[in-house]
Amino acid sequence: MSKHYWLMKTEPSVFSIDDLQKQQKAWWDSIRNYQARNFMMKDMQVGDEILIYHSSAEPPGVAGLAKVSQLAKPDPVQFDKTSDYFDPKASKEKPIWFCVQIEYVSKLKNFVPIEQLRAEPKLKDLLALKRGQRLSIQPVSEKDFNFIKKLGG
DNA sequence: GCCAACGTTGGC
DNA sequence: GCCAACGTTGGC
Repeated sequence: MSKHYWLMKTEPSVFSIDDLQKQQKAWWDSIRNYQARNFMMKDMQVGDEILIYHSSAEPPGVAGLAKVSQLAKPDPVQFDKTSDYFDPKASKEKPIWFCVQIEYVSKLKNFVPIEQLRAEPKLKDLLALKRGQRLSIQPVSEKDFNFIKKLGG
């Protein structure tokens, strides 16, 4: 199967590209949206490339690159009663939420703010720029991925 | 802090 | 299965 490309949002005050660089690998847990879960469960393959997007940041934008390093497994946080992301409906036998592991690739030399993305006619189809688009994991076309990578230096 | 847009929940 | 109410996201 061919490689897929993704954009994954994270709030840098919670988990930033620098955090990922420090720990190199991270399970992308606590995702509680079915569409985002389905992308991780059904579509992500080891080696898929990822744009790490800083949301609710000043400014928001694409901060770095990562790749999928492990296929989806049940998200352990759904079983953790002390977590905000605990899900009482989930059980070990019937987990509801899944997460993939991602691996740090690089920090963009030049952070690409959303303003710059919006200014590029070539990126008119980028989902992240559509109004009301809140999905925290989004597919990106190979063209757009490479173009944004180039913008980042 | 505002608020539009969207996803989810729950009563019926 | 509809849909109003509610909660959340995330740019501004």
